[in-house]
Amino acid sequence: MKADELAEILADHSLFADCDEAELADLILRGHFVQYKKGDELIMQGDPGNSLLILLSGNARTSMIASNGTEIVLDYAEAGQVLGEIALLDGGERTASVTAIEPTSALSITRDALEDILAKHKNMALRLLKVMAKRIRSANSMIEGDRAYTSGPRLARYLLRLSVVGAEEGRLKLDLSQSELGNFAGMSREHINRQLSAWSDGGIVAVESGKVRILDHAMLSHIAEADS
Amino acid sequence: MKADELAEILADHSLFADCDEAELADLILRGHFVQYKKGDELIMQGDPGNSLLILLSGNARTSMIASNGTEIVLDYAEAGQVLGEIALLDGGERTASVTAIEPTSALSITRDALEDILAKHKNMALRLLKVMAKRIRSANSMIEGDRAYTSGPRLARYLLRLSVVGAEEGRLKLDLSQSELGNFAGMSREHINRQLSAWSDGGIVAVESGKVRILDHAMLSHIAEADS
DNA sequence: TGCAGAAGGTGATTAAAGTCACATTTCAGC
DNA sequence: GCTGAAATGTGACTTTAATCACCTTCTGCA
Repeated sequence: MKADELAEILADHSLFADCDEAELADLILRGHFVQYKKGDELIMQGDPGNSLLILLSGNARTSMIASNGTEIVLDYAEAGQVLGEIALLDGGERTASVTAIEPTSALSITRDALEDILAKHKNMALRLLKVMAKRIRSANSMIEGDRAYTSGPRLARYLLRLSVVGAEEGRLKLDLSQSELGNFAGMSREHINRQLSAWSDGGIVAVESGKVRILDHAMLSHIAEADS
Repeated sequence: MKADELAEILADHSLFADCDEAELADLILRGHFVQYKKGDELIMQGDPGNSLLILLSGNARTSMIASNGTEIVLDYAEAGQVLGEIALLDGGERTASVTAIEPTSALSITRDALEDILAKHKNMALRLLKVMAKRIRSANSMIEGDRAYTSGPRLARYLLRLSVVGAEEGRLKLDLSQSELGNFAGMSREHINRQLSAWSDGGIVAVESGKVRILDHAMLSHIAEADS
């Protein structure tokens, strides 16, 4: 892989978008290219965490299994995103698993490599700090949603989170099954179904062949802000 | 303030415990000593975040108000803890407020100062990364608790989290009112009261003059692991 | 093209916890 | 010690969403 290819991949939304030539070159030099097919686990909960991944293509789901078996989807990651920093940095176990939901490739960076890169390029540390700040914000917003809102507004929030910004026809970034949506928004499959049906009747979303499409973005945002 | 005083304060559990002389000296030189009385806000939700705090003494509550008014207590901080890194690092607004729950002092470090310190001492960046990794783990475990457990096990977890390790008589680190415990564990004051009464009858905790004491630590841990 | 298994749809029931209302206790400050 | 405010205790009721049970509809693929 060449530096400009990597640069192009990271160019979009990634916090690594502003890496300079030398940084990119080192990432490539010290990183290890890995490929996964749909369903593969990029990271497994409970494992020791000795490397970090930068997603290059594909999509992956970050989820954890609580000790009572409940599956909790924490996030979906796309190209440019960093995964697995936590365990790498604090030396603990992997808190969550990351599973490819389509063919996926990534750059894997070991602890030693990362330490070298951090030592050599001081902007990398700042970038990583920002990645983590973002993750904490996202976790806090998840907690806020779980604690303060009932299922309706909560589902609305998660749908909005999955919605593409320059939304072509309100299509979502990912076509999730209703069970998966449930694991993401923290509600039962049945309840998701009922909520979606209700919104579908109200013209807020369309559910066609399993795929959800947001019709009335403004209304959904309004629901997401609702007092309950 | 002298470097060895700071060193002593940070010695205990802080991730800054292993700072060397030069690092401590710079923290003191570039930091600004601040004092708060009970009830003061060290950090206010919604403000721009241009500094970070290292708690030197006292205790503080990190909480956020959701857009519908619900108060969510995210954590309690004690000496040695870092507060307010997120907004400082990503340049966004303060996600949460931090309120002194007793007279409290801290070292305040501006963005410029932090950047200088990070540039000068590379270990500081790693330390900060670890602080944040820890925070993400804690947020994830909060999400896990909220999603996967019913109120009983959840309250048990929060009580355990508040319990002192070398527990003298099972006393908690902080004496929280039942409403505060509710805001922390995500349940209503009334429900906290009922749960505590039930456990008190069962000899698991003692509730004496408002203060909770853990009598049967093992049992409480067992409840915290329960399937529901 | 037919079949198995996954995904979606829907009613009835149940369980968990919030809310409301009010009594009682505790406690800090005068 | 008195007093008002805050904190606690408790019963009755309501709400929300999970669970259960079952049926229907897709969809991939042999």
